[in-house]
Amino acid sequence: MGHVRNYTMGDVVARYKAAQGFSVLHPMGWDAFGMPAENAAMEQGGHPKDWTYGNIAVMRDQMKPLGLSIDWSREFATCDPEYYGQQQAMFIDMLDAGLVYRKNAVVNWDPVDQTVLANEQVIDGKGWRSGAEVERRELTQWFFRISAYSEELLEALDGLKNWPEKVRLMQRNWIGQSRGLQFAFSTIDAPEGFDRIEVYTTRPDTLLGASFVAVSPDHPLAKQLERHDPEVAGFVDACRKIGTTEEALEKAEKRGFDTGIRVRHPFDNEWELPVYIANFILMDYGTGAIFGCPAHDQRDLDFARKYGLPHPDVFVALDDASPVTDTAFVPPKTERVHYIRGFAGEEVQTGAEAVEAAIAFCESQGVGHGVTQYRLRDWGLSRQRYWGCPIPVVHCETCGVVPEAKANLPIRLPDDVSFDQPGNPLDRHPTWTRCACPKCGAPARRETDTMDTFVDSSWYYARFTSPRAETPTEREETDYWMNVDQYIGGIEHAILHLLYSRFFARAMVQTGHLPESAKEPFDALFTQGMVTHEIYRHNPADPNDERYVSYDVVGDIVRKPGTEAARLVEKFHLPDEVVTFNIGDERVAVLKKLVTDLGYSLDKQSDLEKAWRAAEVSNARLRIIPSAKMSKSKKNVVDPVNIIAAYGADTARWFVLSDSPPEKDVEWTSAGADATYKHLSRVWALSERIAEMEEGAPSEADTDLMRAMHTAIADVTRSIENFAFNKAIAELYAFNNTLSRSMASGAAQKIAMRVFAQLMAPMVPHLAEDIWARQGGEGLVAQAPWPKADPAMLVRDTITLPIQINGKRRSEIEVPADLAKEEVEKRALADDAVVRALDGRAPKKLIVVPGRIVNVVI
RNA sequence: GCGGGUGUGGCGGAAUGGUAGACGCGAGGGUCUCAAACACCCUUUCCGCAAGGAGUGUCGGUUCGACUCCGACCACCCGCACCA
Repeated sequence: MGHVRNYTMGDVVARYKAAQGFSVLHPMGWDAFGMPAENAAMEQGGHPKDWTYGNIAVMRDQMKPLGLSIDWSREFATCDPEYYGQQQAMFIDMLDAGLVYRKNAVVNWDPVDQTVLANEQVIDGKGWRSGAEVERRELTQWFFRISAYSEELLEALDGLKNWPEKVRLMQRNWIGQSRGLQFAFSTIDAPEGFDRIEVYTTRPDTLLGASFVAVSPDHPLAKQLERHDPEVAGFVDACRKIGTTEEALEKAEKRGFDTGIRVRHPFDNEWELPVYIANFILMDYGTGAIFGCPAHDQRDLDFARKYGLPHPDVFVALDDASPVTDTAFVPPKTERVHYIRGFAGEEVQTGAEAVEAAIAFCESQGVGHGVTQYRLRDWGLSRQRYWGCPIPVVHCETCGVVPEAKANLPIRLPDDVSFDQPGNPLDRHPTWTRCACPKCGAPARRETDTMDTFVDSSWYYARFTSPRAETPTEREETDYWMNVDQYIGGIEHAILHLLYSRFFARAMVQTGHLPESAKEPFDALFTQGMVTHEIYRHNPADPNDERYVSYDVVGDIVRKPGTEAARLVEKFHLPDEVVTFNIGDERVAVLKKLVTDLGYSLDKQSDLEKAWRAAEVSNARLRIIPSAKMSKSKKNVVDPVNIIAAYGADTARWFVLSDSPPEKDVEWTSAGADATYKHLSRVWALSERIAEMEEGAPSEADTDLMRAMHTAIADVTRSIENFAFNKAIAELYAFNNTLSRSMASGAAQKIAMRVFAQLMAPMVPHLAEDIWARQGGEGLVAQAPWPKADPAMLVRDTITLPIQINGKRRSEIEVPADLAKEEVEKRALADDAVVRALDGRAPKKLIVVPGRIVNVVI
């Protein structure tokens, strides 16, 4: 249903723009690589390819009846070799251009299944299938050098005028530009090769408030110490169990390990600071080492208090010089503060000024240098999985890592793979991995990593402009069509997908696959809300929650849990499989099958209550998890086919557009489709009635109807322009009400009905087409030019002016629209309610906003 | 934890700083009908018989006037780099 909503919105825009005379490219493709296909293969057997193309066929069949104005001749799936082969060609070009490289990076490693896990496959630090404690493991992986574009991606955000401000802000924060000082502490008693520790700080002005130095558990120093000191090894090991996500690190309890190593303060040789290994320091950011200034950073303060370290104040508020105790003093950098341990700049200055002064001072003293850092990390694209685009390189013993010859592309995924054992089937494939080195011809081994699916979705828009080309793109076509004028996607893509696409477009420009003008691929962005639904979870593995235990469900079979099933941590059920009802005040959910197996009806509350009394039903109760984004993995998805089959495409389209604003989430409930269907039936009945009317004689009612019609044109047009489809529909309802009650002549009503059909055509194209034909419209409504509102018809002669007394609406007066302000004041003061409230006194103030409102202040 | 957002009747929601609740759903009442369905008409934020009063998550502020702007808080949602 999420897709139905998304595509219907896009279709409204496509049809509306086409009616305005634009040539519209409205394509369809399938982002088809990824884990779900492999999971299905593992769970149900079969091949990811068959599962994927099968699902595409089903979805295409679901979408076709919706009447979307899609150019199906351009359709493709990202798992088509014709698509991913071109992606491989671009990868090679980007490798040549220095935009791709290899380095070590950590992954989640499941020691039992001997496989790499995605973050979502790690639940509470354990592998989702094996239940084994997940380890962090370093692998050599492929990276896109997105960080080379950090500054460019940041600065270009300002030009994206038609993007939501919140998305630009999120990307800005994600790229995370910061200005700071990088310098080295000299060490005491450190292992060889570590006589200096480089740190990066955004607050060099707090250098005299330093109380410790901390390095990441992945810092070379930590790794060196780990080798010889079992205590360090123990601590570092524990840190590595936390997980790889930033969220996990940030939420974990802040812990440190005193290495015994000391460093000298750069300004004072006698001043020594302890060096800790701390679990909250990221190796990927800055230098992987920091100095802590507890007085002005809450995290540092918590750490200092925990380990009994001092927390000297560096600056205090202008009006409050009390020292820091439990709460760090962290004012905005723009606030002026009083420096009591300053060393550069004025005694009273803003944080930002102090930072610049500190950098200048440190540079003059030869202590480090000012640097601009970015939080944005390079894009790791390696996946140790089968169902993705193979990375087109080979490993040759003599030549090293060599890109494939373009003539050998596409490097196709082998079909003869099995998923009966964990791990990457490519890795253990007997023949596929064998190949010849493209450089020296000697036997070599094919790269078995595949690409992150974000790569697939980072350039498909460009491919749509020439989907069958022998090169990734064709210049003539990209010149004509690019950029994407309107991109519609969920807010969940605000950062990763949209940032990667922006990078990829630039990389394509750099490698000659897109014109310079297309480096920002999406001119306008609309973030539509998600379609949500509650989630039904069976939880046989939770021994503490007996309400949900007792029965295990595998496919259609319901049975007592066995040892085999106990390995399944969670199992979700489709809303279609589940019935919910009330027992007392509590809402419960069980599988429909359990109820019907007992011979009870799903529609009768009394039957459901009877079924509930049976232990095998109430014991197999499902947990209801509050609404969340519809997702296959949580199975909280609704099949649109049923709606279309019962009511037709127009009802489905109208329904997903009405009520909820497009940018907001909408909770899917099946109630309401019926009401939509009734409404559309009434519209058709109205059209029939009008079609049979005599032309009649013009009357004053004709003018009223024409006014209403032009108002409707103006309102609906504006609403569609603003993506306010729910408002456009509300305005269509209002016009429907006016028209159905109008006493205007048949001739006028026929004109109004034809315009009505045009206005509703983007939303309900099929009904609109029928009405258009019935009312004698020429050709297809889909090809009729969009109606224009006559401004003269929108002007009102008299207006109703609300009268407020002390800001509260108390009365209203009817006045000519162009009445002079003085006259409005006079009439307002003569109004009964005003006279009563004034009670003979003069008003303190009288505000008249012409055409808007009158406010009498008493 | 950090970054971003949202919060309005029974429900979905509407409102360039200017009549809070458009439009729809649901509910109630009525007309039509032997009856029902359909259709049509009326009512429907809360308190109050009414006059009137209160009201947009909570508390405070700016303003003649605040759902809208500012500050603090609460709740929920999205993202956090291997879900896509």
